[in-house]
Amino acid sequence: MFLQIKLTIPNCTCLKDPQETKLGVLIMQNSIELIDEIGFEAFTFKKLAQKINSTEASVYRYFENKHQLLMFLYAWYWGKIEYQIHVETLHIEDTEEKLFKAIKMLIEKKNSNDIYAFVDELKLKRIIESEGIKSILNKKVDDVNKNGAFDNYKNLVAKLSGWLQEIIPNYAFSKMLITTIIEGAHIQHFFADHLPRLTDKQQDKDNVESFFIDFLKLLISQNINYGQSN
Amino acid sequence: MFLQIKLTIPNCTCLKDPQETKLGVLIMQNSIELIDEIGFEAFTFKKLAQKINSTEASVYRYFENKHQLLMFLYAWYWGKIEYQIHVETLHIEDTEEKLFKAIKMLIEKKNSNDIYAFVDELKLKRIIESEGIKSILNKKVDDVNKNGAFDNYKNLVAKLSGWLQEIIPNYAFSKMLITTIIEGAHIQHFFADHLPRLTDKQQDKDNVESFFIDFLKLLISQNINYGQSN
DNA sequence: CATAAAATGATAGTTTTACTATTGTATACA
DNA sequence: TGTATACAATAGTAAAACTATCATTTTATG
Repeated sequence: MFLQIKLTIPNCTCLKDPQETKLGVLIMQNSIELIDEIGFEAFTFKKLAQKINSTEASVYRYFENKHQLLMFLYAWYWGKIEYQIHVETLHIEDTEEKLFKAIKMLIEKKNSNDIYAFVDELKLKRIIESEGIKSILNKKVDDVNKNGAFDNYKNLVAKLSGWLQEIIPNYAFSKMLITTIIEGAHIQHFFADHLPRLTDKQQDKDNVESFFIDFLKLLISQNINYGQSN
Repeated sequence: MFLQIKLTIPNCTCLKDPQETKLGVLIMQNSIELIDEIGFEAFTFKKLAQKINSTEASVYRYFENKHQLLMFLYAWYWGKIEYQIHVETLHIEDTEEKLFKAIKMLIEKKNSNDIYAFVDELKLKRIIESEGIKSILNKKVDDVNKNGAFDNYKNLVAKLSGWLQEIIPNYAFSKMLITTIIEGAHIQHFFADHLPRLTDKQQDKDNVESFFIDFLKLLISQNINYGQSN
């Protein structure tokens, strides 16, 4: 209706797909704006409804509560970035090169090739970095997980760890490595902005990318050498 | 009063130090119990007060709100584990050995040498793993950080990254590596328990420790070799 | 042991959040 | 033209997140 490409979203992350309607798209756009501005804790459906000249009751037709909305944005983000990675690595032959391209896209703050201009991608990425993990870290995780809430994220991790397996077939921790890089990059970006003494921030440079790329290169070179010497 | 050793806690993480009084200790013990049981979102001062046969108003004399209580537990945990690491590495000469000992203590689920039996250390560790990061990831982080709320965590990171600097003097990312291991271990443990497809869980084995220890060993060997060959 | 100070309990109240229910109106679509 | 769907408007409830006051108990101290 409003999007070039509509993403598949686990249906337990919403009561009604907001991508389908005008109000739904307004909810998506403005919840991203508002959560980025005031933070998830201070965010309420009442404030959101006021922002878009609608009512609480209308928002509740799309989402059971704000936590479900966050899970939706989370799933939507991972669906989107997986698609972007798919497109931007299609032409690459070498698996290692594919993997590095994908990792860089995940770490960099702004994706260059944004196909979903109807939401502010920079703000969404900032939300995923600082609020995203809250959609997982709670007591209801097992219930929603059963219903597939995190499938988009899992698919991406499966794809990238599959590539890593191709590069280092005998490596036992490929999923841990991928999730450590993804989650680590989020936390390190947050630390760099707010708690620089917990990180190695340098001016005018995104150390986070250098750190994780170096990390991955070291691992690959070591394991390939190891494989050769056996 | 009740503790063998009283920990220094940033005073912005409480209104009155709960370590000093009987009720305060009850609040510490039972908030850990209750948060572990029902999760931080469902946790309220009313429920806590009922559990200890006290009143909401009394709890509010120690903490402004539940978020401040979480920050207190966070600071207390890092103070405690830094002390434990201090004690258990005192007798070790070799810096590399010290570092590995510390990392293992941070990653393992239950610390063997528990000097603070008055709180359930296993439950506290589980809270730090699954709720701890929420004390950082919010819009008030800059304010409380100015007042030293996270100093205990920072001190620990400074200590370990200092050791790493001794081992690999020219390594540029020592703090990032330490925080990546600490935060990574928390998330990986949570994933192993709830979202195993995001990790490389194996039965009857804590892969998380193997993963990070292997990685650290690789990094050190690589950099030492590199230093030698130059 | 007496007494002041501190800590806690008991009670009551306010504001905000997090919802639910109902009814009327506009829009789409068939 | 009728019918379903979507949304707005309004109202209401229960719980959460506090704040205030005053009585009572505990503790420190001289």
